[in-house]
Order: sequence, then structure tokens, then C-alpha cells
Amino acid sequence: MQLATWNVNSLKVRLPQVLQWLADSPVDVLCLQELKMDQDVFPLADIEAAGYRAAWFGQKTYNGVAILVRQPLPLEDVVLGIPGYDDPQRRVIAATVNGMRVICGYFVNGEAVDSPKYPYKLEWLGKLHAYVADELSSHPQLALLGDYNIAPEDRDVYDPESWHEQVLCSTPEREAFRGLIGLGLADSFRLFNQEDKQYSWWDYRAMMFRRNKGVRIDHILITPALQARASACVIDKTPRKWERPSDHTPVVLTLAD
Amino acid sequence: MQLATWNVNSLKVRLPQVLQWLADSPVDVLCLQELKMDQDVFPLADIEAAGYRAAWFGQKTYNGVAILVRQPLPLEDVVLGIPGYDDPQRRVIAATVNGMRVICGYFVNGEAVDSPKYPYKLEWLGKLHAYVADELSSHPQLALLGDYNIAPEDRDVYDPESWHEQVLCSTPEREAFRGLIGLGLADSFRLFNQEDKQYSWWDYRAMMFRRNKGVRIDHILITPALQARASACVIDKTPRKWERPSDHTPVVLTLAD
DNA sequence: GCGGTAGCCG
DNA sequence: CGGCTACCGC
Repeated sequence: MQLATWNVNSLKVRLPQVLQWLADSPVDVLCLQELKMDQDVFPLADIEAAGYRAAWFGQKTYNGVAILVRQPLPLEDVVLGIPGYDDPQRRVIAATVNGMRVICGYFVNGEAVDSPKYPYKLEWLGKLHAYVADELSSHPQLALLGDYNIAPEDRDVYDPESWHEQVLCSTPEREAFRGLIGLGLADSFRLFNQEDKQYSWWDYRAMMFRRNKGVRIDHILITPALQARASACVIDKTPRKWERPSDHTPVVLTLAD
Repeated sequence: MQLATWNVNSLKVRLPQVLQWLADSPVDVLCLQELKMDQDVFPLADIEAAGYRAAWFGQKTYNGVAILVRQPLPLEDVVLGIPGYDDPQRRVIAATVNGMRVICGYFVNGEAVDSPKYPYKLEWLGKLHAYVADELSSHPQLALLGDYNIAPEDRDVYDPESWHEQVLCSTPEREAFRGLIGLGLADSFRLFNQEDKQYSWWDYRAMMFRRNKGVRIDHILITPALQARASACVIDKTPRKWERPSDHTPVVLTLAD
């Protein structure tokens, strides 16, 4: 079984690429971020025609997340947003697939450590932590997938010096990431790969992809029960090479069964 | 020898189509309108690589005109704009090709008869008339090609009732067109074709091209000396059928020699 | 509809 | 750089 996460930066623009990628890589669960589309224009018919069910939490212009599951897998207990957190930004969706709780998140970017958006990011990370902790109490099999907008370690960025204490790399953000690890979750990519220069996002500008100057900010965190089943986690750079790509590329986790 | 006019609605977007069309239809002179690009970004290298010389009068966003001539024909005595008329809109360019004066014009649209742009259109038509009259005194071989934004007669529009006295068809505009004819010029298309439903522009909206609901507003007017050499004038609808077309299609005049 | 513009954003 | 929001023009 395979689970994946992909920030598509507009599902309207990227739908053909999502369908192509699913045809090439028929993962069982695909979490999408930055749909940038309203709830009522989600392209459900195309996704169903490709053999997937979907649950989504849409928002025009910004944010928006979705979970796609391959037929005939069930998609149950869908929850939109973080319960009890009245956030106008639609960044979280959760669902259960064959007893596994899947949480898809588009974490706050924060812009810069001195931006008003940065304290919102830290607040949001606190709310997410509490939500995940709560979900763990009832779901030993849980995966938290998404665009975390956090590079966990210096080896996850192309130039640690220039990124030092910048947004995505600041100590409070990394502590929030470690806090999720502290709940018993593991960064599944690092279970199988200790190399540096492994990125999931490259700025569109200045040929950053061609020069492989990126950051690893898209992650799949999994509970011990899933760690026991995990056999691989890879970053698939192929879609980033296509014409008119998203600035992110998919991360794919393989589980036994 | 062949002369053509084509409103390309952005040369940046349409350059591949212009080059394709010139490869398929290697006319000797091609007048372009609505370049919508600044003087210094004109794609001269691509046009020269296709075997053409060019003179152009560029403007960003709006207007902009060019004359392309096939090598090794000379492109001489280039004049930008209407001399003595200080118009910030770049709508006219003239050049001499083998003794033939070629004037390329992107006539004012006017928007609507009750628009402030309409009196500007009539003023502009007066300035152009005087300019052409002046050029005629020294150039017995003269062609005035371009997007006239005037449908000369009711048979040149798809629904004369709905177009009655609307912009493109109003009496003052048609009188201005007749005024040019009064200088001795002939509408070369009508020298060879008396049919109706012959259009050169179709609105992008409402499938107007598929339904052939257009207007004939792109013209090639020629002096008696050129009328004597003219053997055909046709509207080439092919480029309007291509992907991402201009809303106009080329008009092509064939002259003896 | 489909060109263009500008500013906002990551 | 390439999404988005808007607007303008034909």
C-alpha cells in the first residue's frame, strides 16, 4: 500500500498532471495541498473517472486540501479543519482508510520570522499538535502527510548558512516538528534515507530546480504501528520536471499489505 | 507578388503562428497589427531567420504595427505614425517596397458610437485620409492594408439589423471608408468577390467563428496602378482554425509580377 | 474569450 | 516564477 503527499499549487492548473501521475503511480492514498479552488468547483468527476474517491476542503485563491483514495478503498469519517479551532484558512482534512487515520495538512508558511504571519504559524502548529495527539489516542495507525513548511534539519536545505533561523528553519518551527516526533511519530523519509540534498520543493525562480537548490518541507509522519509496516519512502522528482509544474513534487510512502 | 494583412492580437503569443503561416504562405509583404509589444522586444531575429526584413512601431499593451518583407526585397523610406499627427497610439507604419508604397494601419476601434473613443476614431480617420492623399501624390503604386475596424457595407456583417448604425458600421465610419475609395483606391477584395458572409474577424466569444458570425473589417485598398496588376484577393481562414488563434485572420492580395 | 496590465503571495 | 485577484480593451 502506498500513501503520497503533493502540494499542487492550484488543482485547476495541475489536474492533468495529477491524473497523469496517478496513472503512472497508482498510489492508494494521495493528499493534496494548495488546491486554490472553491469547495464547489472541485473536479470530482475527473478524479472518480481516474478510479479514486475524494474528500476535500476547498478555498478560493489560497489553501485548500484534499484526500484521494483508490477505489474500492473506503473513505470514512471525514473531518474538515481542526475541530474546535475556528481557522478561516482551510488547511486540514482527515479521513479513515481501512482503519488507518490519514491527516492531510497544508501548514502555515509564516512568510518570515518577523512577519505577523509567523506567530499565527506557531499558534497553528500548537493547535495541530493537540489535534494529532487527540487523534492518536484512538488511532494507533495514523499518518500525518502534507506540506509542513518546515525543514526539520540543516541537511534538509540547500544552504543552511543562508537559511539559519529563517522561516522554515527557525528553532520554534523545528521544535514544533520535534514535538510531533515526540508524540511517537517518525519522519518516514528518514527511516530509509540519511542523505542530504533530498528536497521536495524548489522555488520557481532562478533555476533553483535545475541547480537542485531546494528544501525538504513535505513530509509523511507515521505512528509506530505504521513504522512496523513501512518499507520505503521516496521523493518522486518526475512531476517537477514536467512542463508548467508545481513548485513541489510528491513524496511517496510504501507500507506492507 | 503577394501582400497580406493580419491583426495578430499579440505578436508575442502569435509569433509561432506568424512564422508557420509565412512558411506555408510566403507572401512578399505582411502587415501586422496589434503587436501589443514594446519597440525593443520585437522578435527581429526570429523574423529574419524566417527570411524576412521588418520595420515596426511597437507599443506595450495596446496597438503596435509592423511591415515584414521577404528577402531580398528592399524595405525603404520607413515612416512611423502619421507625420504631423501627434498620436500617442502607435497605429501606422509606412514603407516602400520596390517602388510600391505600403501603409499599414491599425484603425481606431471606437468602442461604441456614444463612446468618447468614437470622436477620436473620426478624427483619426480624417488624419489618415489626409496622409494617404498626400502619399498618393508621389506614389501611384500604393496599398493601404490593415485592420480598418470598419465594415464597409451591410453584406460585410453577419447580422446587418443588429449592427445597424453600431460602431464598425455607422454612417460616418462608412463615409470615411468611401472617402478613401474617393481618392481612387479600390477595396481589392471586392474586385474579385461579391459574396456575402466573407469575414476577417470573429469575436472569441459564443463560438462566433464556428457559427461564421463575423465581420469583414480587414482590408487592402489599392491604387489604379495596382488594380491593373491585381489578380486575386482572398481571406485565408486557416490560421483562425488553429489552437489559440488571433480573433482576425489574414487577407491576401495577389499582384502580377 | 482571450489578449494585455498591475499588485499580492510563496 | 507562476499561481492568484482585479481590471481594461476589442
